[in-house]
Amino acid sequence: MNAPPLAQIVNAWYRDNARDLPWRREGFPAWGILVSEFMLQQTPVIRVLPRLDEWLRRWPTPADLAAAPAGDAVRAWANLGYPRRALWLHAAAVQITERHGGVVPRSVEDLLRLSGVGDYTARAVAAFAWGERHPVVDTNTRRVIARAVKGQAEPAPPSAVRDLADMTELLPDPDDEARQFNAAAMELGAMVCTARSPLCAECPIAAQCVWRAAGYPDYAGPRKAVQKKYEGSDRQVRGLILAALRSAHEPLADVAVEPLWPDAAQRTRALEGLVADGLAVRTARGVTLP
DNA sequence: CACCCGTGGCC
DNA sequence: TGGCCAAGGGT
Repeated sequence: MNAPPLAQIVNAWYRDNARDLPWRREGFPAWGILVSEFMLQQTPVIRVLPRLDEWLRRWPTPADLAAAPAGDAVRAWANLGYPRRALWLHAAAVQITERHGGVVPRSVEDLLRLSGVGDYTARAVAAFAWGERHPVVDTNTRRVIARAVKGQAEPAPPSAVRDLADMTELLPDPDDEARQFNAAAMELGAMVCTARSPLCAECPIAAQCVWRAAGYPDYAGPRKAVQKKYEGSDRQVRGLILAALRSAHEPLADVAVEPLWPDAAQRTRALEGLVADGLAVRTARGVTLP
């Protein structure tokens, strides 16, 4: 007797084990899905939850956010990290208001034209907010496919074409099952088939897992680029300056920026970078959020 | 394509 | 302690 297809097993597991996350609840608005996807780009779920709730209370529609200064978005972003995402989300809200009558677009094509929306986010919104049939592939899904299907400890570096083709092959025929599998594969990767210490004893597809069957061979493909040290980096200095700007309620004079970092050249470089990115603005009285 | 972009928690 | 990781995207 053949085992059920992978997707069917994972979906059954998902129905019993999925976390109750706000963006999975019935009736959660497309705008809320979009905001959550922005916030979840490289930021853990647990840190997103409170910020998402605040954000949607304050700006319940794209038009509400579009009407606010971009700096308000950057301040509300708080410590989620990568504050350019706040700027992009604000820009996307303006674009949605101007180009789409205030309604989050439904097609991947239109979604991809929004600031800060790439291959993952466009498909996630189309699939999860609008129920469109698309492969949705994030880092969790790529890891699950690498292990369970390809027998590799880690996925190769992301490749949109290959990743989407891999996932398309796994999607079950019924649209609702396909949609659920997109979420279920991500959930499995996030909760069971984790990067560091996968919980194979709890995995619903352990029996089908090619990596497990092969004896958990080490990853042999190209290594991930080593990320540069954060301590002492420009990113750290930008973060310090931006934190000061977020908490300040009037423009920051140069003398207020100086104590944030000892190296003047690096301080200047970081500040110029923030200005160039639109995260900071120079005024006669000092530097502020946009 | 390589590199850049925050922040915090974990082992 | 420090490297790694987290629902990526832009340039």
